Amino acid sequence: MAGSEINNWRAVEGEVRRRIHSRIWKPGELIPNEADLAIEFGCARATVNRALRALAQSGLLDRRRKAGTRVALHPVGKAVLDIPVIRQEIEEGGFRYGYRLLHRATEQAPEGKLNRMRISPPRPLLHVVAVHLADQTPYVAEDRWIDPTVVPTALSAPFATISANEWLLQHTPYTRSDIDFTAVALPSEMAQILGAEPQAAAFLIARTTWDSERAVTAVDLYYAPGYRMKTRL
Amino acid sequence: MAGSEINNWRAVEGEVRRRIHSRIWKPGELIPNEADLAIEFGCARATVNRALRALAQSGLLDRRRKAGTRVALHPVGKAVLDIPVIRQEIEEGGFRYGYRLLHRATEQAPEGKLNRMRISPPRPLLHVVAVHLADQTPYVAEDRWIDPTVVPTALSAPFATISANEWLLQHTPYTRSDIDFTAVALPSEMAQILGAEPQAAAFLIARTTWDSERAVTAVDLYYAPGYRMKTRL
DNA sequence: TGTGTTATTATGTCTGCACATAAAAGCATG
DNA sequence: CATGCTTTTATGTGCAGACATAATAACACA
Repeated sequence: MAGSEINNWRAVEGEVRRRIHSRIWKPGELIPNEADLAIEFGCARATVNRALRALAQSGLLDRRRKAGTRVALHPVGKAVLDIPVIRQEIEEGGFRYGYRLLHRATEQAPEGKLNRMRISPPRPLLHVVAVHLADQTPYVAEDRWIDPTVVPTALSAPFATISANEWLLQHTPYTRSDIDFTAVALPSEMAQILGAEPQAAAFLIARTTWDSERAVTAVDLYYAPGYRMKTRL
Repeated sequence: MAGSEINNWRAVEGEVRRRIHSRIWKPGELIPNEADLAIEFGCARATVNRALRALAQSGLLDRRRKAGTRVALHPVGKAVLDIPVIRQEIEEGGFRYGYRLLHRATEQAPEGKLNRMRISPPRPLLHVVAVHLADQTPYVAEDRWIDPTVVPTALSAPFATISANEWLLQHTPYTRSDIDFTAVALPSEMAQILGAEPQAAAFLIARTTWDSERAVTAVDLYYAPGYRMKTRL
């Protein structure tokens, strides 16, 4: 019995996982409270708490004060997803990363973008179009609008060699962002950049980045057809 | 000074966020160690630890033993993503959830699926095709293969009223799964189910679920064109 | 019977302390 | 000068005990 003691939170997590897995505790069912589990496992309540909290975060348990802890009804819930940081993604795939700036101008943004960035009296924005390459072949096309009133220094930034993405990461304060994942038919302009068929189904990540209440930038990332974003949970 | 004390981990988290945001601590830079921060904030080191751990998990900090804690170079990294649980997703959108079974038979699976499920001597699998409705309109088409040797009871389960998804959640042990997100041109069969144009760009979630080393089921979820999966970070 | 108040209870969090462990930096040795 | 051991240090984790908070359950009263 000595070797099988459960006195660290990972062991507790494992044991709880096992009981859920083996249906000793069934979905929707209430599990014993922290104090009892602590006694059973022979460890401190804080340790049990740590484990249960981790399990709740990964979506396997539902916890509510006073109501207790129960096995989640929908075990498939949350996943920690690595939002692709393009350069990394390409280099991790074993390819040489390349970047090419295709367009850069201050111009009137289409209404859709203005709405997305909640800019109400329309004003000209910095428009950057570029392509990221994996070993010379187009990987993702980037269509970005930047509000120069929020990031004035962007106007003097040369996006020729460094991607706007990386420049912004280094030169703007930390921000929140909204991300949408969709499938779209490739607009002909983007198709041309990617060397793909127009209207082909493309994976699109649309990200809008906020500094408090003001939109810093809105990007559309059109991935070359065939792209898959992978996770496990 | 009394009202602004930082004595709970959320306050610590907030303060650290603020300092990163306002570039007091710049990307890549080392921040003070836990003990010092604890003294500065007037709280226990465990409290600082809790906050920094949370920030590290959300990708804002990089921590390594002995090396210390530094502001992440690529603040845009990880997001906790809610993997859509279809029924919930529909009901949360304010629609009435509906489900219709379209096909259900034990048959030979195409090679692609067998590979995905790592089934080497081909054997017949249970094939279920269904559609999930939001207020009568097709929301997502489900194309699922189940290995009856792993879940024998599935053969006697009537998937007429309850979706295979929910049935499996309730009747299989807890499992891991691989999830891929892609854009595809709608196969004509799925297009018909969804009442959409064939070849239209559709968001596809492909999930393979494992019980240890054996594939329980492989699903393809074809979302009706226009679908957006949203997150923020 | 319905409703508002109170008690109970399970989780949430803080404190202060201790020891474990990984990794960097320094030191010694060949 | 390279290599391997030792020290130092920052994070990781453990414990016991206490109080906070939210939400259910029980109760009393109109």
